[in-house]
Amino acid sequence: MAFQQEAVGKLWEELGRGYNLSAKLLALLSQPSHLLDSHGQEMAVAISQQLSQVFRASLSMSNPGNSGRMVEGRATAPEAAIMEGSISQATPAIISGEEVTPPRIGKEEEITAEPYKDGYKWKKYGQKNIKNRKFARLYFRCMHSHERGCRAKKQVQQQDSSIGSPPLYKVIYLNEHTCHQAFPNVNITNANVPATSTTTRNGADFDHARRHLHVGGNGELEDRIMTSTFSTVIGGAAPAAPSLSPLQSPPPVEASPSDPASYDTGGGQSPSLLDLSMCLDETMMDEMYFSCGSPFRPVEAPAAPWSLSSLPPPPPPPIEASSIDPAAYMPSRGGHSLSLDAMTMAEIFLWSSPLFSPR
DNA sequence: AATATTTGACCAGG
DNA sequence: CCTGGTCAAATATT
Repeated sequence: MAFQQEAVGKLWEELGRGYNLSAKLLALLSQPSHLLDSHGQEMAVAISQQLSQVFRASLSMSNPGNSGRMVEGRATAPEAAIMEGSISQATPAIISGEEVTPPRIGKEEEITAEPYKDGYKWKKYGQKNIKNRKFARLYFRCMHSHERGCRAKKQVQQQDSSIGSPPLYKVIYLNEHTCHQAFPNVNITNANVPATSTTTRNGADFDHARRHLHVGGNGELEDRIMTSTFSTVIGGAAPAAPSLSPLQSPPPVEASPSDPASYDTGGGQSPSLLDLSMCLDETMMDEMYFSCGSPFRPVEAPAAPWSLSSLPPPPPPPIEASSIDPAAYMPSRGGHSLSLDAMTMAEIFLWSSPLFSPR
């Protein structure tokens, strides 16, 4: 059914957002502790909060009973497609307001720290100082507004309250994209940010923070996290869905990665989520992105130095309806240790689980 | 030179 | 008349 495919696509988009946030958080936490100043700590908290919302929204979407909650008439930007779940906490009034009033065609609002990373290319056409606002409002239209007649627009307004760090922006999407061209957004280091217009003259510069966070610089971080995210979903959180079928029949597990050490999983004793996903070769993953509409590429996770001891003990696995036993990938407190990637993603998943009610 | 961005002017709605 | 949204010439960048 088309609607179901759309829902699955939105779920993937939400997970993609989680991927980006995970990458940032991992990069931040991978810094030597003495480099993680209060700014960095605040940012980590903000990112983790967003990540929590992402997983909450993803879990909500993965529940068939919630599928009807997808907002219709929303902007179709990849990130905008999942905004309801993400923003419901931040701006309930906005959401509730739109639900009780006749929906304006293709209008959606979002509070985000990343107003420019939504998978579409935008052209800035104006900037206006708004009364009683410290920061100017920026006006963008779809890059294809002319040659394809796409009427999609967005406005970006830095929140006055976000003068501290990290800055937050209200993004208002107007009109649907009719160009139907999402651009692969492969790089958390700003692949498609519209040049200088993204760093306002007002000094709000999340890109700066992103540069600060960027570690390695070779994309491995993103790839690893994406791989782990995919695997987490496949292994535990995601119900069977038609468009996910390519993932549900991966090559045999015994066809393990040729060199496990090359993506250091911290020991690699038990089968990790990463091991599983590594069965998907690059070609398959490429096909997946485009068939599923995901703008994100898979990557590997770096060895990270942090301790998981401060995290709360995991609740029971929320879902077991999968050909892959999620319990096998849950953090093992007593016995053998789990690979870092699998543990990290499992922890993140479990962290958000109080928001999720097992069926 | 081509393309992208900036920014003051213009316009419409309230 | 004020405000927000858009236009388009000037300027900057590649």
